[in-house]
Amino acid sequence: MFFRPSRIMVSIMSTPENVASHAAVRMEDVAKRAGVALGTVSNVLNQPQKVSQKTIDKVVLAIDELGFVPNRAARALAAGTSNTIGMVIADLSNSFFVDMARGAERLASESGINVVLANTDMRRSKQAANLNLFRQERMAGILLAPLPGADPTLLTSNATPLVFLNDAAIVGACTVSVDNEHGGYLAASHLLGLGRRRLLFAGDPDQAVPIADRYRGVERAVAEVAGATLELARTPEVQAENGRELGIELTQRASVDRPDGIVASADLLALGLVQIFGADPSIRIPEDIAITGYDNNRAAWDSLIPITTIDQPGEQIGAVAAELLLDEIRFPETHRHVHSVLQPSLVVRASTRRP
Amino acid sequence: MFFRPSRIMVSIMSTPENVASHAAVRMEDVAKRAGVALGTVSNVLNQPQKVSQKTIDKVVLAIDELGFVPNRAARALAAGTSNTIGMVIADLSNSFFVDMARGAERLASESGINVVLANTDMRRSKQAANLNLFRQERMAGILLAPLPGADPTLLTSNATPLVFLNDAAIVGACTVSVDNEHGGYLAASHLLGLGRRRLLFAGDPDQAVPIADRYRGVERAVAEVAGATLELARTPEVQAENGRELGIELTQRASVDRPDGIVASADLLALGLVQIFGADPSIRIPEDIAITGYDNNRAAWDSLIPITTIDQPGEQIGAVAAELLLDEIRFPETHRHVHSVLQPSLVVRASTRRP
DNA sequence: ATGATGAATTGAAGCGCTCCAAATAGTTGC
DNA sequence: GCAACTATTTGGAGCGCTTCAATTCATCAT
Repeated sequence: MFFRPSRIMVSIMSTPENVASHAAVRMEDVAKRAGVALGTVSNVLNQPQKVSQKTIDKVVLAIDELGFVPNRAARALAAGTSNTIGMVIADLSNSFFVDMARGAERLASESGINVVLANTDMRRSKQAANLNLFRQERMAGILLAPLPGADPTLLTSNATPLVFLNDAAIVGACTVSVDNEHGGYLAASHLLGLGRRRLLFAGDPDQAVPIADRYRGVERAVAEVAGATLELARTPEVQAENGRELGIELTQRASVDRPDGIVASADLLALGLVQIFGADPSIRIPEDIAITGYDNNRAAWDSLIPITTIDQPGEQIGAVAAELLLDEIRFPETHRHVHSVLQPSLVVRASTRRP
Repeated sequence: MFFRPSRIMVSIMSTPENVASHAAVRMEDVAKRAGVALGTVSNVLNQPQKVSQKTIDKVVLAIDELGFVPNRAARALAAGTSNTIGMVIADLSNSFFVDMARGAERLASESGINVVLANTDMRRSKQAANLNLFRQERMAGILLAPLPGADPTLLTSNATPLVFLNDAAIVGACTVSVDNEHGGYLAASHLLGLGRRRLLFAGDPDQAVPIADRYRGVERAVAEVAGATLELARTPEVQAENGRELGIELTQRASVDRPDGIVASADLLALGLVQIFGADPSIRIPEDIAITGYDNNRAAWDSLIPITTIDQPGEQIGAVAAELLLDEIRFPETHRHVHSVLQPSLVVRASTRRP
C-alpha cells in the first residue's frame, strides 16, 4: 500500500545490501582502535594544532579503517552550535533566488560554513514550516528571502540570527535589497540618452512594490528631461503573453501616437513586445521603438533580438547577506543591524542599440 | 576586516536587540512550568495519544508561555534518527531539477518528513561535500540527482539510504530515471504521423548519454515508416544560438533538400530554429517545417510560435524517488532496490500543428 | 470496600560528541 | 640532574531529548 509503483515502470529487483551495517562506528571506537583517548580524537577533528603529528596520523588511519563518519547531531548538541546555515527561499523556480543562494554559498564556504536550502514554493505555510525547521535544527543562522508582504513579527522574534534578502521593509534585522527605483531610472535614462522622448512604462505599479519603485524611477528620469513624456500601460501580469497583447494594441495605433521607447517591468513582458514588433515589417527595433526589460532572465538573452535589461545582482545579494549573517553569528554583542541596498546595472543589447 | 561593506551601500544602524535571550528554554523548563515530568513533555510532543487531554493543555500552555523550541540536534541524537531527508541537486538553475525537488517535497510532507536541499552547482567537489554533510547530519536518507558520469563507488558505499534521480546507471541503489529513448520516439512518431518524411535530428548524440538515447528513439521511429529518412545535424551545444546557426544553414538549402520535420534535442535549440524560420517569409511553420523541442522549458511556452515538446515528468521523478527512499528508510530489511523508469509525454503546440 | 486492570505519569539511563580541568610527557636552562 | 615550563593527552561532566521499566492513578467488577 505504501509502496505504490508508478503506472509505467520497469523494475529490476536486486538483493538487499548485505554489507555489515557500520551504523555504529563512534568516536570511541576510533579512539580505541588508535589507542588514544576519546578527547584526543575530538581534538584531531576540531583542534588539530593541539595534537602531535604522530597522534594525528594514528587517528586518521583509524578513522579511515573504520569508515567513521562524525555525528553532527551529537556535535551540535555538545557544542551548542552548528556550522551550517539555513536559507529559506520564496521560489526556487526564479533564477534570481537561485543566484542569491549561489552567492551566499560561495561566501559562507570561505569560512567553512555550509548552506542548506528550503524551498517555500510561494506558500506561506511552507515558509513558516521551513523557518521553524531551521530554528529547531539550531542552525547557526538563517537567510530568508521572504514571500512578498510577509508578516515581519512572526519572522523576527527569535534567538536565531536571521537576515532578510530582497526585502527592505523589516526593522530589527539585517536586510539586503536592491534599489528598484534606481533600476527604473537607469532604464529610462538609457532610452532618454538615446534620444527617445515618448516613453511608455509597461506593467502595473499597484501590483507589486518593486514595480511601483521601478515606475517611480522612470518618472524621475522623465521629469529630468524637458519635453519627455511618459505613458503608463497597465498589464494584468508580466508574462510574455501580456507583452504580446500590449504589442498588438500598440501596432494598431498611428505611428505618431506610438511610444519610441518602452520600459517593460519584466523581461518576459519585453519579450512579448519584441516578438510582436519583430513580426511587423513596419516597425523596426530599435529604430522606431527601443525596448528595455528587467531582471536579466534567460528569456532576454535568448530572444531573436536580444533585449536590453536591468541586471539584478543576485549573487551579490546572497554574498552580502551571508556576510552580515556571519557577523551577527560571530559577534552577537557588537553586531548592529544594517540595511544594505545594492544597485542594479544596465545591460545593453540589441533591443535598444544596434550592435 | 571581516565585515567589508559592499561598494555601494546605504546603512541604517539600529540598536542591537535587547530581548532577553531565550536561548535556554529546555524541555525541562517546560516540565517545571507545567508541573509535570520531563518525559511527559516529550510524550506530549511525540505521542500525544498517551497523554491525558488535561495534561496536554497544561504543557502546551507552558510551551507557549516560555517560547520553547525543541532542539532537533538533541532529538536526533537521542532518537538515533532524524525525520528530514537531504536532497543533493546537480544544478538548481535547471528547472527540471527544481521540479524534482518539488515532487519529493510534496510526497515526503505527506509523511511528515522534511526535505532540505543542497546545490551542487555542477561542481564535483561540492557534490561530495554535500553528500558528506547530509551523512554527518544523520539525515534519514538522501536523494541524489548526480552530475553526469559521477563515480558510483564513492556514492553508494554508505549506511545512509540513498536513491539516485535521473540516472539509471547505478547498481546497488534505487534509481529513478526517464526514458529518453521513448521521448525521441514520441517526437519522431508525432512528426511522421503528421506525414513528414524527411526528418532531421538536431543535437550531438556523442555529447551526452540522454541525447544519444533520444536519437536512438528517433531512429527507431523512422525505421518503422517506409520511405522516411533521417538526417543528423550535430550542434556543438544545445543553446538558442546553435539553433539559429543551424536554422540559417537550412534556409540556404534548396527547399527540396530541406527537412520537413525537425526533432531538436532541446527546447532552446528548437527556439533558435523557430526564430530563424519565423523571420523567413518563404518558410512556414509548421506547413513547410514542423519542429519539436525537448524538456518543456519556459522557452518553449514563451516562443512567438509555441513549440511542441517532450515533457519530462520532473515532479513525478521526485515523488517516486521519495517514495522509494521512504520505503528503504522504514523497512530496511525487506526493502529491495528498484530501477524505476518513467515515461515522458508529448506536448503538442503550434510548431507542429496549427491550433 | 478490595483487588484487578489498564491508563497516565515519572525518572533515570543513555545517544555521541565537545570542553576543560587535571595528569602526564617532553624541553630547556643552569 | 633538577626545577620550571610548555606541549600533549586523558577522562569525565554535561548538551537536551527519547525511551522504557517502574510507579501511581483511576475505574470497575466483585
